Amino acid sequence: MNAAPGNTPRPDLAAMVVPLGRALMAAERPVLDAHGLTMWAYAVLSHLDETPLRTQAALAEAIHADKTRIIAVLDDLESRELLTRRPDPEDRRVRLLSLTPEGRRLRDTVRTAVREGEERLLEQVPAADREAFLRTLGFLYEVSQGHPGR
Amino acid sequence: MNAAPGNTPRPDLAAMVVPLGRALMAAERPVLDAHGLTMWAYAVLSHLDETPLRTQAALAEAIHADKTRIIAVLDDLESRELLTRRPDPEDRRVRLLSLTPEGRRLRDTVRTAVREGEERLLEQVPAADREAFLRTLGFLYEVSQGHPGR
DNA sequence: TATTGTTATACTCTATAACTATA
DNA sequence: TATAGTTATAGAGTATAACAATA
Repeated sequence: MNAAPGNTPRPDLAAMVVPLGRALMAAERPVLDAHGLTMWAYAVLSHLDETPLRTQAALAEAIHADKTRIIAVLDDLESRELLTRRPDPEDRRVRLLSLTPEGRRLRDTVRTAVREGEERLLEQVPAADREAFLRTLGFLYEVSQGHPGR
Repeated sequence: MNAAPGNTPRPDLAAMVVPLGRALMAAERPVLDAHGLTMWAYAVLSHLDETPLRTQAALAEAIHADKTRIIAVLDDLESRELLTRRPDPEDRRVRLLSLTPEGRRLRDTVRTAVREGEERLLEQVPAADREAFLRTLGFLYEVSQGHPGR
């Protein structure tokens, strides 16, 4: 149970991170379901608000999804008037995406609820550890996704 | 970028943890492939070594898998003589599982390689943060899996 | 010819239900 | 009848390839 290299001081990283991720997603699900959103729909709403994107492919890449996979998501969100999708006049192959006011409102509602659940979990962690954890998690996330801010 | 509640101090936890988990699994894959192991096969080898289990159902639960899903895995590992699976004489419905010496050896080899990869990643994190991160990750993992040691 | 968005298809992973053999 | 293990089936999620529109 020590930290000597080559020993067994802990379960494999992936063996903890992957199940934790599954559990976090499962905890979010009721919130998302209550608003008729899939995880990917929520990811789209979240990301669109922060960084307006010009193409669907860029959006897909930003949320680490396949470009073919978000199409049904966009269809749904558009039909519910949570976002608009119009051809770019300057290049009519491109679809300009933007959140509607209702889309932004929904996003805020859901995000707040999601964050509340996460805070309840993190509350159980000592404050000092919490900060280091979030900082390191953010760092490892960036590095693992191709460290854009290397 | 502060910690005021309700603000946007960070991406959602799940939005970082899930992709990080995917990346960690992807990083492990070459190691596992090199030894002809799936992720579940590795999980089985890892867990069997630590805690000898009397039933397949208990093993499945321990690694958070479906009991029907590990059967093909056990078939494969047994045919490769990495583990043995014999009926319990006292209750012939039950299969007693145990790692063979080769199974244990393979598990050690793979685990060492996996850990090396993880260490290379963790090396980039300041030592103080690293410890807090691993401690907190372990804690959150336990809690999220039904906090057996609550 | 190359690119954006779209559709269709196939493949993997996972969950559910039905079956057998023991008890 | 209940339980351990097994098999078969169906469903969700994902990736690949082919297609239409525009450049």
